[in-house]
Amino acid sequence: MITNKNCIIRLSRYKNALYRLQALGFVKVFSDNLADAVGGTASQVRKDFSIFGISGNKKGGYQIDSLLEKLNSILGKDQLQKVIVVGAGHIGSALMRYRGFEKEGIKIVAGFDIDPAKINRSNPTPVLPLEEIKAFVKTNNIRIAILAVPDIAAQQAADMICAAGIKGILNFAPLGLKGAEGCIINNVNVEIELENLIYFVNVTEKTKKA
Amino acid sequence: MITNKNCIIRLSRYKNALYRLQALGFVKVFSDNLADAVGGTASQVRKDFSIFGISGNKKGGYQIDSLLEKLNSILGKDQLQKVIVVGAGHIGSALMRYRGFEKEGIKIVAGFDIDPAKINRSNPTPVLPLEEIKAFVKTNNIRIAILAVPDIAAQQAADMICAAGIKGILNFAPLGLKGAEGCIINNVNVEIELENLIYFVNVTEKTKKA
DNA sequence: TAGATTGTTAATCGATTAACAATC
DNA sequence: TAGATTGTTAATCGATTAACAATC
Repeated sequence: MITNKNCIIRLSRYKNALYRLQALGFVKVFSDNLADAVGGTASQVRKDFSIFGISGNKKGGYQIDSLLEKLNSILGKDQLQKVIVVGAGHIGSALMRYRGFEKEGIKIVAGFDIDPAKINRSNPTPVLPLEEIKAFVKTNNIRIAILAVPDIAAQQAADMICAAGIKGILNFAPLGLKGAEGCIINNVNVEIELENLIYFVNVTEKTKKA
Repeated sequence: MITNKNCIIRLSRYKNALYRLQALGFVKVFSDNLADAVGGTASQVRKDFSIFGISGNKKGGYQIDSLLEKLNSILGKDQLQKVIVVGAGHIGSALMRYRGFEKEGIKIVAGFDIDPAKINRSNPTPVLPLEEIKAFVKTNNIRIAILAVPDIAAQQAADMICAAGIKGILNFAPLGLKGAEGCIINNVNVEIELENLIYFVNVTEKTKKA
């Protein structure tokens, strides 16, 4: 199935919006409700659903609970996702301590660092030496890693992670990484996002003055 | 000028790649060098440049230093960008302690929190009470804020930040925020990025089996 | 039934890529 | 000069939006 990244991101947003609607007591939604909730169009909501064979009821909209089941299944949220963090610096530690992932079925099971001072096996989320990563990934069947090391170490760390058998990396280091064969890399670049925001703020100010 | 977000993100990547090339001793680049460095096409590099009136030398490529000057000017990097962080929890604190922004001309000048226990005026980056934000933004002429508060508080905090005169918000809270008039919001949603990665890893595994 | 909403097809829109004349 | 590279236009590609028949 050919799907683009934006489409899958919209599915995540639909899911999150549906949980909020459900919490408010709603049982069904129409495509235009959902479009409003995520800032899209009704056409696009129905189109996205039709790509994945999700159907509602003509005139009746969509049942929220069954819709959530289908979205969760598509997004792989019907099973707990175990994730490791590589790099136990400020960002890595913050992610390990962040409790919000658990309600999303994502559990950070361990951190890894090259610095012996950062190792801590008795933490709620243990921090282990980098050289144990391959064994850990294998025995615990981990597929996803979050990479949060300094930029200078990022490509090397990524190579090591790929070699350890990880299938997907969420990269926080501020440079685009090349993924090894069979490993997908998703770059989250805070500096570039900030630059982007600054650019559009500047443009808006300039056009306002003009 | 009509520009899309991806195009501006590419400009940031070109800039970063050019610094790396410069550090390696290069003085000029061709469009296909730069394309390789960022994982794009030579056509797109030249197209992006032509949108902003950046021209090189037929047969001679582009001078790296003058190219960097132009890109930096477009991206607003010819002046220091002062940024505040709202929410001094794990993520907010990690961002305040992160030193990588400075070499990019981005300086986090203060944090703000509603929790009195988090206040610390003598920090290298002081953490101030939320109620001081409006005065601080005004006297220091701040335009950009990073929002790193729990989801439940995010929309309210965003409204307050907008009211304080901030023009752009980089939002780390895991839900899409509605920006007030005259305030741009750029959402960075780590959970959704993780979900996205998981989806594509799953799809790849399934198609490999099939 | 009349009105409203889905599901899908066709039209539109915009971004990326290819092609190539200009030219160094 | 011959070869290589830019700058820009045209072609392609893909995603979004609009339209509307089906139907509850």
